[in-house]
Amino acid sequence: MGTSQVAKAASHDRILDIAAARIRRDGIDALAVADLMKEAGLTHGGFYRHFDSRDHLVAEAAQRALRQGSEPTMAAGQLGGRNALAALIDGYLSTRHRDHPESGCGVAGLVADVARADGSLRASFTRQVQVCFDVLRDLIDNPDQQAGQREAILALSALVGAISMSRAVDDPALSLRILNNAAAALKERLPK
Amino acid sequence: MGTSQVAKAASHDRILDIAAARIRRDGIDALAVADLMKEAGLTHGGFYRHFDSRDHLVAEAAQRALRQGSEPTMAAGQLGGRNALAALIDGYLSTRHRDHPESGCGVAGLVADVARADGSLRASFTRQVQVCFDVLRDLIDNPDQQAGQREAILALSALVGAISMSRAVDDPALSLRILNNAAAALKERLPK
DNA sequence: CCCCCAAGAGGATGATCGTCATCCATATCT
DNA sequence: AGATATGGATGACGATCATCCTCTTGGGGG
Repeated sequence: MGTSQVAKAASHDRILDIAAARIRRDGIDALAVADLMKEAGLTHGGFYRHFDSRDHLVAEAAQRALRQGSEPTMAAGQLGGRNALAALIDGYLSTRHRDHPESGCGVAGLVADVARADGSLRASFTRQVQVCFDVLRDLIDNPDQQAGQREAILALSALVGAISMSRAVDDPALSLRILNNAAAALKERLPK
Repeated sequence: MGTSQVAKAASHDRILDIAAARIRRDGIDALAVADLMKEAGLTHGGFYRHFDSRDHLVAEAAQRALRQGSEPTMAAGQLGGRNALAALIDGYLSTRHRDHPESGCGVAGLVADVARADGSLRASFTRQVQVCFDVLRDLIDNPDQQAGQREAILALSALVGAISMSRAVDDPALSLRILNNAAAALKERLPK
């Protein structure tokens, strides 16, 4: 097989992308090195040419998952305005997001695993949560600083809690009701 | 090392209690049979006298965790009234609850694992979520049925999301801010 | 009072997984 | 073109874990 530096960089990137998707969908513990490499079209042997250890990979993959998963949010933040916030809520609490955790919000997908982890993982996660709060506070745009922060924290909490429960629940109707009602309740307080 | 039926029932109960605590704290995957039995004062050998398989134990332990974790909520539901709801929110979003997931809300502790599971686990979880919604709706006591359900769903989503994030975040100050602001924002809308 | 059965002990087994040493093939440099 | 560095392949090793099996022991029914 080829050994050019561009090929290696491509492999490295492919491995990270797949890992970032899988830890969001199946959890960090479920990520097996051999499986990951197979999905990347490689065998398990070459893994340690790319990463010092599984833990190092997980740390990098989690960072990527958090960044990738926040892209739609950041885009909404760039736009600004009430419509942007409503669109953000609807997109976040959509069936498409619910059914595709592998490409979805990393905060929601990783929060449980991060709570049991330590080190750089927690640090990356914390930074991402802060960013989310800031974006939401800007979008909510409440003149009262304190109230704005309260609303931003409530909003992110509700978003994360609602999509998590909608993914766990067995009854499709209930799952939908969670998404739609949480979105409606959140948007209700916006016009203020 | 008696073998009386009462001794067996006591062992069975002890195993289940420990398992219910550990799956909330460390996640379902982290539960190792040998470890569990050792903490129960037994060896791994006798495990299969009590449960058909690890999966069967997990199903029972999750049910117990969900029931145990909802006891404070149910108690608040029995009381009723606005004060009960405020007390429920404050208790749920307290540092004590945050720091003791092993005895805390099973919905928050298991939601990520349940989303990746299937079968009876999901069913138990779904039933518990329904119960929580009903209790919250009664406590919120909004004459408008629709609005009451919206509020209940938003409240549980925010509770679960906030405590999950407060457990995952690295910065103690931010963790506290999440708990306090989410609680304040939720209570703010009550007097209505 | 004694025998039988089940609870529990503890070792064995097979599967999975992270990690590593070694070998091969190829791209790049001289 | 030949030498060399390195990405990737292969297989092995050690640890962990769920599950099964055998043996011991004590309790309860006859």
